[in-house]
Amino acid sequence: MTLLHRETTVENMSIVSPEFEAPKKVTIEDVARHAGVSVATVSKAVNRKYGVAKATIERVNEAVRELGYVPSMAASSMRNSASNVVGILLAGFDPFATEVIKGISAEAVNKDYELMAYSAAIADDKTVGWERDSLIRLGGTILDAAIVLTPSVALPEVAMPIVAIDPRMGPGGPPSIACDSLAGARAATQHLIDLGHTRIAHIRGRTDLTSALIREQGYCQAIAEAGLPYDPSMIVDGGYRRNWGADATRKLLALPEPPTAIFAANDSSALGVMDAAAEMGLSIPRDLSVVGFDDVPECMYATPALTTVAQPLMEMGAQAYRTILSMLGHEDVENSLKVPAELVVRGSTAPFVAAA
Amino acid sequence: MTLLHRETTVENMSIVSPEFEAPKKVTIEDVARHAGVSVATVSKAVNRKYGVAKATIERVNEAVRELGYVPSMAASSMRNSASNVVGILLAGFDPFATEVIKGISAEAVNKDYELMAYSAAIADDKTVGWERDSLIRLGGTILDAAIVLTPSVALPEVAMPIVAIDPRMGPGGPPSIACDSLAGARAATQHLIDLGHTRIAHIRGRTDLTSALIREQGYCQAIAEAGLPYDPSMIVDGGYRRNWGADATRKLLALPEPPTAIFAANDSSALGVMDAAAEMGLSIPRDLSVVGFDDVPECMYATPALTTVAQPLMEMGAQAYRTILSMLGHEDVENSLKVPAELVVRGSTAPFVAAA
DNA sequence: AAAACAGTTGAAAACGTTTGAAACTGGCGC
DNA sequence: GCGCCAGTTTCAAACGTTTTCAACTGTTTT
Repeated sequence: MTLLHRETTVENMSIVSPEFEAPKKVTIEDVARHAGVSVATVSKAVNRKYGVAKATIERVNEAVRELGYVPSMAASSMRNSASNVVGILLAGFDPFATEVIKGISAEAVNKDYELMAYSAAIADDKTVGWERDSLIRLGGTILDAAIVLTPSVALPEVAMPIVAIDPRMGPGGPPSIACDSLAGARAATQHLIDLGHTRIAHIRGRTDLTSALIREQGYCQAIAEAGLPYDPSMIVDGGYRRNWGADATRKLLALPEPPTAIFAANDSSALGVMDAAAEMGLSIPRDLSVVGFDDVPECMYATPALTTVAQPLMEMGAQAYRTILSMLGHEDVENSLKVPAELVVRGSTAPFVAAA
Repeated sequence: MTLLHRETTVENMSIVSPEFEAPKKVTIEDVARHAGVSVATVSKAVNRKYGVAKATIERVNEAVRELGYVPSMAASSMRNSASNVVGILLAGFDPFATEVIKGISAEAVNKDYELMAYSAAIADDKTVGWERDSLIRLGGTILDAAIVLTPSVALPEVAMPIVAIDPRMGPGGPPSIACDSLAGARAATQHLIDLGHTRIAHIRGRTDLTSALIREQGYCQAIAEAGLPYDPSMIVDGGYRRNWGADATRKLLALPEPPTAIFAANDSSALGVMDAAAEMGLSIPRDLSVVGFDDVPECMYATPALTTVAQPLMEMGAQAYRTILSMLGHEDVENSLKVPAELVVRGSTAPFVAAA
């Protein structure tokens, strides 16, 4: 069972392969000729339509197998103007997106539509509005519908159903799924207040997303209702990004009166807070309490585990898929669906103790 | 600047939207009619072909803008049997894939081909061979070429260029890019040996991937060459997955003579080792040294930072894209390209000290 | 004035598929 | 023999493009 004596090594793999030449593409016509029937019959046979004799189907299938025929998606989707593919558009492969996708996939199994995750594969940030371009380009041709994750721009009117998850605010726009960010943010802030903290900072999210604005709003409300003073220097940008969160933290902790607790608008930036704290020799939660938002799996792996506001990400994905299906079936759908958010207390928050 | 007095709340967004109805699709014919020219002229105008008068181009562009015309990808790619899209097929959105994609995107900017990342969006593991199905389905119709990440099955012969990153071993198959796993694994194991460890365990990777087998081979070689005894119980499966890695670790540490160092076949399972160690109250690297493989960004965020073997993931992605371009240009390409792997020593490894 | 020409434009074929309607089978009852 | 039927199969049109080639301009050359 051991590999100690394995003969094959990686060394002998470096051979130059001949120039690539495409195997000739086999069309429905080839199959028809090979099976001795018309193309129409082949089409009906492979699409399991009624009105084809058992024996014929058998013969066609054999020809298909023998020739390795695969229907051209382009051709068939052109003919029916339907591709039976639902696209998932995402900006990046972050944990948030991954969780949502898991939820969508779970819901989509055994349904009539194939699923495709699509990213413009943009490395840098200079290409804004790629969702709009992609949507237009793919819409109605290779996609029958799309679920867009955290779109940064107003989505265009396209000839297919669209659902947005955590969308940019604005009038009109597609149906959307979002969690109750206001209640969640208030609960997070209140949790820190209950622990006795009075200097509580907030690290903002992506300011182009409604969710981020609402979370900031929730933070402000909780602070105000507790009668704590409002201090603009306690609010800094974090862009939902880990390293931005770390930068923001360094700025906050350099203040003359640094905060003793931080509520970050999402988990990534909260993890950035922990990075920066570790780097500065601060212990969490002894020296600094941190709360995040989203509850991505990473929260559990952090040391200490991150207190956060849990969004039901998988459920949101599933809900988005159900909504898409309704729209494809020409049913009425909720314009905006809100799912609950729930505070999950873990190890990154502790009662305030007077500093050294 | 504060949001304290923001009027808009999330509450007023829940309205039922009317049943979805598709905006009529605008075709090239609509544009032609609107601009008072023929469809042929429109096509030439939008594709910036020679032989169209300046004024006509202007008129067509105006019509295009006015009507919001977008060429149907399906139709045009059917006509020229080329879509100018290179697909990236990946199993999941793990850090490994993300890094490689970054490399591909960086290389692909300003090239003639658009990039698309596809995942079958499968949540569970029961669907093996999805790469094969996707490849066949997409090949030659909406994809001109594909880069496949860690394919688990033999890739089919399809009518387009394919490059595999970290592929399954076997004769034939597409050109592939992989790092020198043998040297990397030997270096990792040797590092632990140099630190004085004698009971060194190995957590295997996905046994369907060549890379995992070669890393195991490298481990075995280093152990043998150091004259250390070969102990089968020191090799357990980890499947390249974090929680499997944790499970494997629990098993290893429950042995009568547990290892004092672990070389995991990739970073995810190495992080799993750290999870399990933390859970059992062991301190890394004092009680247990850990080495991973890949050098995904997470390594830096772990506490302590993970010692690992760095693969040039982005460079591998870039290389894959360059290879694809060569193949599309009908040039000869290397059948198998190997890039170097390099040990990066961080905080998760320390000299062996006799246990308590 | 005819011919050649460069610059534009348009008609039509082709890409591979699906589908509604038409045409072909025997078999049956009249 | 005729009409009718259900069960099959094929014809041909359509989907939205791109591209070849012919046709049409107006201008210049012979």
